[in-house]
Formats: sequence, C-alpha cells, structure tokens
Amino acid sequence: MQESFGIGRLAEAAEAKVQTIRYYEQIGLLPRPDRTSGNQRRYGPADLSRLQFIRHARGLGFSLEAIRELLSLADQPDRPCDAVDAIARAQLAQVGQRIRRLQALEAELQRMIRQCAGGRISDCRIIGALGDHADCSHGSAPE
Amino acid sequence: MQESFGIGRLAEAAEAKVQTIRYYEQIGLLPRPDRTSGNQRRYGPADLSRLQFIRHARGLGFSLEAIRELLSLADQPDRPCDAVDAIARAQLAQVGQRIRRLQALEAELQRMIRQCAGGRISDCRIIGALGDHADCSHGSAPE
DNA sequence: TCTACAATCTACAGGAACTATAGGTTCAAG
DNA sequence: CTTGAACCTATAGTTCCTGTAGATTGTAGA
Repeated sequence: MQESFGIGRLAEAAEAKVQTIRYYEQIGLLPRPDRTSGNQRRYGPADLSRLQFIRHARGLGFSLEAIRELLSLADQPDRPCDAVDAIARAQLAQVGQRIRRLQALEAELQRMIRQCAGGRISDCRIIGALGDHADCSHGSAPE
Repeated sequence: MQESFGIGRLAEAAEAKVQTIRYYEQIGLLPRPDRTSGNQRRYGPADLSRLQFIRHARGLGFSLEAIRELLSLADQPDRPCDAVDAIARAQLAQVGQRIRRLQALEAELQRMIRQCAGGRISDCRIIGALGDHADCSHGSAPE
C-alpha cells in the first residue's frame, strides 16, 4: 500500500496551484509522474518534497534557473565533487547575503513596532535597512 | 551643491535596468522626478536609496505590493500607529520565516561543501533543507 | 450498476514584473 | 556646431505563473 495521490492533494500539501505543478513538469523541474489508466497524474512523497523545496526556494527569491542548479545537486549526488562544490559555494555566498539583509530588515521592523508601542513613530529608517553595501559585491544580484 | 543625475547613473548605482526604473515610476513605486528643460529625468540621493531598497527587497522575494506596503511606512511616518504596527508585524512574521529557511539552506550547503572536501558527497539532503514544517501552516510530513 | 459531481485532462488566454526594440530627441564632449 | 551616447515614448516580448473552457475520469451514493 504505497501512498500515492493526485495532483490536487499534491498542490494542497505544497501550497501550490495545480497549474503551477503542470507548468513545472512542462519545463522539466518536476519529473513526469506515472499516470492512471485514465491518464491522470499520480504522485508520491518524493514528489511532494521536491515541490515543497521549489516553492520555498521561489518564496525566498531564487529564480527557476537557480533552483534547477540546486536540484541538480540532489539529482546527481555522485557527480564530480568540484562541480558540486562550485555550485554550493556560489549559492552559499548569496544565501549568506540574503540572511544578513533580512536580519537588518527584521531589526528595523522590530524597532518600529517598539517605537509604535510608545505612541507613534517619528522617523522611519526602513529604506536604509536593506542598504548594506559592505556585502553588496556588484554582480551577485539574484533574478 | 545638490547632486543630481540622470536615469542611466541611477540605474547603474542601483543595479537596475533603465526600463525598470521607468516601469516603477509608471506604477507609482517611485515618485515622478524633476525633468530637465529637455524633458529628461533628474534624480537625487533619496531616489537612489528608495530604488536600492526596492531592488534588494525584490531580490529577497517580496512582491511589489509587499514593497509598496513597506514603503508606505517610510512615506507616512506620522500615520496612526496601529496601521503601522499591523503592517510591520505582518511583514516581520514573514521575514522571520524567510530567515529560518535560509539558515537551514545555508547549513545544508555548508555541510555539502564540507563533505565534498572529503572526496565526494554520497547523499544530498538539500531538498529537505527548506522543509521546516514547524513554520509551515500546513503540517503534512511523511517521515 | 448507474448516476451525479468533483477532480483531472489539454490547450490557450491573461496577469505580474520586468526587458528589449524601434524610432525619434536631447545632452555634452570635441 | 557636429556627433555619438544617453534619453524620450510606445509597444512588443519574456518569465513565471494563474485562470478559463470544454472534454474526460474517478468515486460515492441510490
């Protein structure tokens, strides 16, 4: 009794639209699943994990191409190490930058909420919150 | 000595395309700047900060609508506190979630790089790295 | 088993957020 | 005062979905 399910339940579980799943399949981000005799797609837990990864990564601002790269690490775990290393290091640098920017934004939002509790905010430094040029090595902006 | 500059230099400084800037102006994310006698746009440092904020936030996965909300905090610092508070708190929750997911991804990338140094990666848990169901409103995890 | 109805199918149109191109105007270095 | 880069508006194309149409399938109740 292997657990398999249709596209609707997959969509619900990964918080994606049914159309989006078919689109990902079309562009090769998701493998073509088995079909029922009536031609309907059937999925398993591995498909769910993969889709959730894609959706989370998209939510974090990664392009589908960047995600394709990350997934390639999962798809070919035995490929030469230097290739994996290069991809992982490149992504790691970007991820670290994103974390720092988000933490700056988080701090500023918290500051505003604190000030708010005291009556009203007189100044807002939210625009400055993301402007950390120490990190901003030109050319590393994600799409 | 007010420093002002054209759209090209603004684009370069904020790592955006010239067209994108005009697009943001069109949809009201950037204010309409002054024009030269020959109808060309002139910008100042405040415009640059605002555009950099937008670009960074986009890179972090915020929608233009979410960014519009965040900018509204900057545009109306004297508006009623409960409105500010609501927006800030809602955004803060999302930001925290993003940070945690990115940290999970960061940890997994670091793990892969470490393993790589030892020869080759035999298993890849990168797909699992973003699947923190503690945060996910939908609790659906096949173990 | 039959039937009703939700879920799924393919195909295509539409929207968000850019991005590129065309054809013309302005700015500034020489 | 020329000339080429930068700018202008307008429009069409790209990416990444999202919605709709019309037909088919899966399934639960009579």
